[in-house]
Amino acid sequence: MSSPQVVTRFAPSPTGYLHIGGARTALFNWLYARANGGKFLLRIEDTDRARSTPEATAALIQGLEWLGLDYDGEIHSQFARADRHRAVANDMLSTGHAYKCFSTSEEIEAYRAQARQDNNPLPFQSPWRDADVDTHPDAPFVIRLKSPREGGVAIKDRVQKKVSWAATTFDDLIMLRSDGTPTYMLAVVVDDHDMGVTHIIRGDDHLINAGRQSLIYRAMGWDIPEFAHIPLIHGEDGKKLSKRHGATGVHEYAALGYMPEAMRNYLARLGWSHGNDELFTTQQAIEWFDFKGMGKSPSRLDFKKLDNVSAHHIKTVDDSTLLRDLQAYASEINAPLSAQQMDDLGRALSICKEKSRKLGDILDKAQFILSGYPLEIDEKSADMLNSVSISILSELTARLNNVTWTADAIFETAKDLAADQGIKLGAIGMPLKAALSGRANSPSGFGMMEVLGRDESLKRIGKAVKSNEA
RNA sequence: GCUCCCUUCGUCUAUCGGUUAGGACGCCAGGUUUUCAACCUGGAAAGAGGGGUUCAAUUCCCCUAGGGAGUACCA
Repeated sequence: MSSPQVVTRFAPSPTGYLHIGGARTALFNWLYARANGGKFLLRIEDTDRARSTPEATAALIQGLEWLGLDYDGEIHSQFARADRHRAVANDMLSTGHAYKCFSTSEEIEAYRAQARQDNNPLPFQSPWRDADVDTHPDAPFVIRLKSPREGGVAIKDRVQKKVSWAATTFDDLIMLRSDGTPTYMLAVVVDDHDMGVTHIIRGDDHLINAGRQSLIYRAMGWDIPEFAHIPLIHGEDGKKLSKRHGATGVHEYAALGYMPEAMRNYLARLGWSHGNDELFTTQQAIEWFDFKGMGKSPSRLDFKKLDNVSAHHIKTVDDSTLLRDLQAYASEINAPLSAQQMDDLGRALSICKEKSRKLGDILDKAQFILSGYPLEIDEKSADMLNSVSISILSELTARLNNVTWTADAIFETAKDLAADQGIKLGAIGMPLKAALSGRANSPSGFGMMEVLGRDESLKRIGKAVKSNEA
């Protein structure tokens, strides 16, 4: 027998940017779908009209795009499906699985206040649950699900295993509000069912919702999908991730200079593992992903580790991808690169990506070729260019006359010079870097010379020599 | 308060009852280097506590403590 095609979905509500936790949830859904040749759907949970905005929807889509998580098919709007949700609620009304409740918010609040006082753990019990329709007043009502009042409710979860609650834990959840709009609880179930979602992978803050929602599935006689509730991400102090922990939105990570590839690696490894593998490609993540490797406890964000993962991907990713990411990053931080600069960057890439952790580090190192001439000499570099080092540079220049212009050859020349004069190589390398880039943070001087070419290199060294003599 | 979930080095984690409890990041020391956030070598660093079950528990069960989540006509 052939098992049905895997369908996962990411269903954020458009009330802000794409949160890093949401991004990870999306990543796992995406990974699972891609691993099983299934579909990864995107649904916007925009039933809360007051809080949903088109800007937020755009930000969500942008965030996913940046992370490289492509969804299949159209974007589904939950709000647009309200008629269908209403129809399902009315269906349940007619089959006796739901009922009209005329209790007002005040009455419900009064019940809850009393229950608190009496230490009564029972949720609101509507007096209308078994009322005769003839007694129904002509007043606003909500439609509630007739939840079981005895026994237990259990769900199977691929991560949390079997979880159960006493039936009395659940109230008769509202499916249709008094203004006739469907609630989230109803809408997710109907949408997930209609969209053919087979695996619901989401944050474990929804765990109890799975119990509630299973009641609706059962009332409708629908198959209950596989659940996988994954633990949430916390800040470095173990508390719920919030603004004070620093970056919480994926766009902030983009602005910080992390590559999507690195983020996917780091996020996947957070709370999930494949043996001792730490550094892997997205392709490997797809091949390895399973629910077995999923932990059950919340994990904390660790920027030091992220940096390390980032450095690794900068080192290993192919140049065309790196260049593309660099270009996107430069635009992100409002310093877009011109075609000429992209070209220069491409030539300098191999020497600039060394020892770089983030995209910004690469751009920093590339300033020697990106920011043009004349150079701005920083303090450290100015100190480096004293009369002693200047004379060394003059000597080096003289020896370079008949040398093939490659980093290696120049390096050899410098080594010979150092040996002849009995000085350390650093005594040449450091002032060389200063003269060529004007900055302390630059690539190897010999590498820069190769990239810059003979004329430009000699011009810069000459300028440094001259200004020191003056 | 009530319900559910969780608990291995500082952090992310491996371990399918028997291990000198492994790896990675970070940290410390030394080395190396155009003296760097690179690289190399070495080091410190963990089973929350208490009961069981078992020949044997980090691993299974219970209790306690701590942490998290939920408790809306939000999603």
